[in-house]
Amino acid sequence: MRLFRDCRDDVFDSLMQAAFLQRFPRGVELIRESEPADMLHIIVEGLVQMFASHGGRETTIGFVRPLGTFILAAVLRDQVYLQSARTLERSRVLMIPAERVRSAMAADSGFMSAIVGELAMGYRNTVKELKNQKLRSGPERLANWILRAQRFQGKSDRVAIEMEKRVLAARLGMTPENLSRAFNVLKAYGITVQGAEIRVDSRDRLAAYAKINPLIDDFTT
Amino acid sequence: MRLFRDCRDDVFDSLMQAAFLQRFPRGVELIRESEPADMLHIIVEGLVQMFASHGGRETTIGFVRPLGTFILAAVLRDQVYLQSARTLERSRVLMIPAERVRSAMAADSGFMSAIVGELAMGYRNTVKELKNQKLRSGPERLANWILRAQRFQGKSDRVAIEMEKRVLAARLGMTPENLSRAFNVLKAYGITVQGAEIRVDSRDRLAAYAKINPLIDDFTT
DNA sequence: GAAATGTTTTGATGCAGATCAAACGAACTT
DNA sequence: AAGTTCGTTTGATCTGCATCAAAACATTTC
Repeated sequence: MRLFRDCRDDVFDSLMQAAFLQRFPRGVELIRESEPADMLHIIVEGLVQMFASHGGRETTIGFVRPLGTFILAAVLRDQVYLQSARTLERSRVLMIPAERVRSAMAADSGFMSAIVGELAMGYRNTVKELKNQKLRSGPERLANWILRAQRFQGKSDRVAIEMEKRVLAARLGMTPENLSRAFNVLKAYGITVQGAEIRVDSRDRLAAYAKINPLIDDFTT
Repeated sequence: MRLFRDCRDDVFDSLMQAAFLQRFPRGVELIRESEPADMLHIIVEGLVQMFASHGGRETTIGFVRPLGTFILAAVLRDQVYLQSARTLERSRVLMIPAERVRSAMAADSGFMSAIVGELAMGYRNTVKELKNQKLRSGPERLANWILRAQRFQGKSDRVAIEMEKRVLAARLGMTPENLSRAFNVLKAYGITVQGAEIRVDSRDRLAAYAKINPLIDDFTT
């Protein structure tokens, strides 16, 4: 994976020696906000939801899929987590003790350089997500999600929803009820849903409504 | 400043040689989203607003005051800015060519280490701001802002609003109209406003309403 | 295959905050 | 000092989204 590509062999070995790979069923809380960041987690398989709570409310901050990591910033600062994480599917997770990550970074500037890249990218993705949330309506976010999923899955006019709709709703920052209504709004732009399958009649019509913006939608840049 | 504290002397000199310090009046756009990140900006004096636009709407992402920087992540990734910046006061800004920052980082691991710290901190602050926005109501955000300002300014029961209320409204993610109404809500908790001065009758009563949360409110950790 | 459990959809209602409009107030101009 | 400009406050209304409730579907369990 990218984070370790420029890692010196001995440093990599030291990290892996202290690391352990564990399987978790669906619905397990892997980390909890306010706890000290003792491990860097790397998702090898599955899907993890990052979220935060306050005063009885909860908000989804993002999702991590292979080979993403969490929470690098907390590990590097040797601070508490600001977010919690739970598995949404059966997952395999590689865990590296935080102290090892910090000493590996101090010992290997190739690794540190990769960390800078990973941090900067994660930071930028968070800013994009913030813009997505604050500058778009619910149906607009859904339209952009469909377009992205379509691009990702291939050019067919059928798009599969590869997660429960309640999870998709959380990802898009809305309730399941409003996701359902958002699909109804998009009917007017040639979208029909049948169970877990979306049909896109006209990509252009949907794209016009969605107002695609690379400064929000292009990930990993 | 912290970012350069562990910087090697020759690397620091090289950075400063290429840098230039410039004054700007209030209301100047320093950078614009979608443009290539050609400079790292360091605010030496004044106040800068970070914001983003899309489809005729605009949202404030944060503020930078001395000695804060922007936008490190874009400079390091050699990508376009995702945010725009404008001065809210007369400001002095130190600008360093992006290429120099990247090569300084490659040459000096002390500097790279400081960059990691700065990036991680900025990232965490953004997550905190996101939680502040999504998990609290407008009046709650205002209450927490008052408590923070009070702690920062000293323990008097008077708190000065050191910016226009329209700016404060943007910082709190609301319209000026709603800021005014939020102050009215807080009357019930012992808050009175007179022009740019806030009086806090009972810190405890306000704090109970505000539901202070270190995972949202403690900055720089 | 019937029951039980969980998910999605639909409908009705409520609320926080945005928007629009106008009044008010403070600071600056001449 | 009167007038202009700009920021703030107040009131009325609108809107998007959440919430609550219940029906419609799907999936799992026995």
